[in-house]
Amino acid sequence: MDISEVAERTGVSPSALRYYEKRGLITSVGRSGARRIFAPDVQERLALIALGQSAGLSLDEIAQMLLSDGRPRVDRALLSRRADELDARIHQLTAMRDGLRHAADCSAEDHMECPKFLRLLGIEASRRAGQRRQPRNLPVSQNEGLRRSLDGVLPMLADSVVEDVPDYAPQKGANSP
Amino acid sequence: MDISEVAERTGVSPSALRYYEKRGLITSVGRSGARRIFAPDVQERLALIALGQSAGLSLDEIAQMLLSDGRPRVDRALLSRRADELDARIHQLTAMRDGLRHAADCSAEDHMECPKFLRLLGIEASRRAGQRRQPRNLPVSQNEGLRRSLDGVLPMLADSVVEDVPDYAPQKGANSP
DNA sequence: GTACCGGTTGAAGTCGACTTTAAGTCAAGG
DNA sequence: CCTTGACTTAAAGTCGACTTCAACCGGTAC
Repeated sequence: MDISEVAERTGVSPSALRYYEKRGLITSVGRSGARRIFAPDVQERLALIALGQSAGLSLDEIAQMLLSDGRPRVDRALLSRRADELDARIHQLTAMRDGLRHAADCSAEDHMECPKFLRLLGIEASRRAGQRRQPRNLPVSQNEGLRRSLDGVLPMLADSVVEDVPDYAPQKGANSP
Repeated sequence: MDISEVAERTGVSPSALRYYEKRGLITSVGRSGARRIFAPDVQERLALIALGQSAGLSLDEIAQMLLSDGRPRVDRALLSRRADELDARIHQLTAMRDGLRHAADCSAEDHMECPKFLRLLGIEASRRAGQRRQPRNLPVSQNEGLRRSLDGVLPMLADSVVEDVPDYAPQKGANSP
């Protein structure tokens, strides 16, 4: 398989494939002239990579697990940590979702007059006040990026909002009946 | 209040404050020499900004809402859209969390032999195959960044995993009555 | 045999939200 | 009056995951 075939079959762009190869995430089995030839199992590897990415892992972290052999050498502790982080994030996002939903529906013309909204703000403001300033030159890794918007921003907010909110209700199509 | 006081009270770094001012998100009420003087209500504004950020809004989007006057001029449609996006993302993350949890605990030495894991991969691989390639020069905005790792990566995965998963179980306070 | 298409390379650019740096300003304290 | 140190500025750097660019190479169809 040449690069464009892999690209077509996996949805990963040629440039990304070259990038991955340079990063050591995938390997081409040879060349035809200057053109890379990939073995079919690169698809599985790419699926693994995509899976890791969607779990919030950086390419470096993924590379760690993919190292040496073809099969994933999973860092269970890391996965477990990530799962916990995801769990926390799910809580936060659930709170945010409900907060947004409320803000969108809230009758108050000016949200600054809505007690619920003010409570969100109040908690937020007091939380940030004087508290731990960010370490300033914290390297903000990619998956940090995935999580960062909430870190150190509403540490308490999620919890405190969660407690007075119906908790996760899928509501896919219609809104509250 | 000078810039460092605002920084201390809000946890927003001075450089970020200057950046926000340049972006038009906040205003200083005057100068003492060259030094900015901020009114106390800038704290409320910063809380609003932090709130928006944690909801996945970009500074530009936040600026839109903060425009002209001091009180939030909320774009309800936008908030509603964001809420829906968050809802979708919560689904995906829930699936990922359970997937990770499984991968971390799974007895199979090699995950490539675990049927559940293979199913994740299989779905992923077939999903990506030949499907819509990303528009290539899609601008990947910040909140795009918030969501991107899952977009176009496991569009189906989340749903298909979700169906055989207990659905979001808060495991904090009490669950659905 | 040669035009052409689709690959190749390294380097530079992109995105957002900041941080860092270098060079300068200035109010307050001794 | 002069030092100090916290502020000021514009410009450049950072982070990760790519994409885009410019210049080039070479198999294949004609």
